[in-house]
Amino acid sequence: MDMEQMVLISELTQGKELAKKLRNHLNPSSSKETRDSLIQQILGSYEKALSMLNCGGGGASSSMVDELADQFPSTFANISPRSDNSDLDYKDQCHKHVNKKRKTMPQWTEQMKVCSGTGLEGPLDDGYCWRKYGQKDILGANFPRGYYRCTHRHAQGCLATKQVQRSDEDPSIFEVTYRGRHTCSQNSQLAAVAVMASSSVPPPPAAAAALSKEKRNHQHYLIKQQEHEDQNQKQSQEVMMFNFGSAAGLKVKTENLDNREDIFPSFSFPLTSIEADNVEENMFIEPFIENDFMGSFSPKFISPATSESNYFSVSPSHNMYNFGLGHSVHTPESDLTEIISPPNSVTNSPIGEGFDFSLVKVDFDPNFPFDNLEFF
DNA sequence: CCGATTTGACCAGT
DNA sequence: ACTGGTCAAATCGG
Repeated sequence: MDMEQMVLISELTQGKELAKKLRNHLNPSSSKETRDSLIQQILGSYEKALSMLNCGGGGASSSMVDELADQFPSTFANISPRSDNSDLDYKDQCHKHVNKKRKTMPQWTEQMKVCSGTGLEGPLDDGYCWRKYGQKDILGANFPRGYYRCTHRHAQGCLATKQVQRSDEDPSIFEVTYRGRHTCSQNSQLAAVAVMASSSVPPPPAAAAALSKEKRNHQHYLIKQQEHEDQNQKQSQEVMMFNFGSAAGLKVKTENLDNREDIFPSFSFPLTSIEADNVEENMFIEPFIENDFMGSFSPKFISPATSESNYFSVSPSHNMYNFGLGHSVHTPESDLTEIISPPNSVTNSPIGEGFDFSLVKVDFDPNFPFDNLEFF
């Protein structure tokens, strides 16, 4: 099998699996948003496959091959042209490749204002699991810069990274620069929320509250990805303000939006209620978002009034994997940088396994136990 | 024991 | 040579 076929098959199979998921969401209890999201993913996969067939006599572009090789290095190890170069050791190859990718990766910056002492200094996270891989003193900056990559980098080849830089002027502000898109199946966490929303049994309040925050930030993250997809916003600089009450704000500006090649995941969660212009009264918007998403949940589960101090300090993994257990975890942090990206341990939770599979990975593993994935 | 973090070393770009 | 970004061994911690 050559590279082109591999790329094509991965896209087509992903489309197929997404269609399966969609089929499981055809029942009335599934939210329209979930179905729309799946449809969008399916269309994205097939569009990508079709565009490959149309480009240059049907060959996969090198960038696409590179992208997949990045996502599934083990799969491509034997066929990548890079593996022929015996002069370069593994590290060299990685570095060269990383640098090449770096230029084409999407990038945007968010400024997160975190006020301590209000009980809201928890992680203003984006719903993804990050792992710190470095810290560096930056010239002219009073605070070191933290480097984070997606926890699923190795497991699923997700290339998303972020950098967290504490502001000199206002130490309560953290500038978070995201690079690359998430290709990992953490996306399916949102589907899990949707499934939960469609359930007849509401989650315990703590879990609902935790999910509320999680989903909101994840949704915000996806807004930024959606912006990248929108070529009309090329070269634009915009600012969004999220005010979590009066305690914390999240300012977002996008940069470097001219990456045509950046194919954001076809996945895109419906952003029905959020508009960049009217999120200032987030205290009031949040329940609307929540209702949009959580469907039949009572507002008491999601009202900011019910927020405990741990509302903002629950790590995503705990949110997502433990909601069924009816408890949340408070993780007091002293280092604000850590608060932005708390340690995550996406381990062997039974629910986690259900969520944690990669569609394409499954494609290359015929023995994957699909029967256990009735979640979808 | 295993996964996450820390931190000095290494590398590429300028 | 300097700087920012990443690697990877050592360490931490649940």
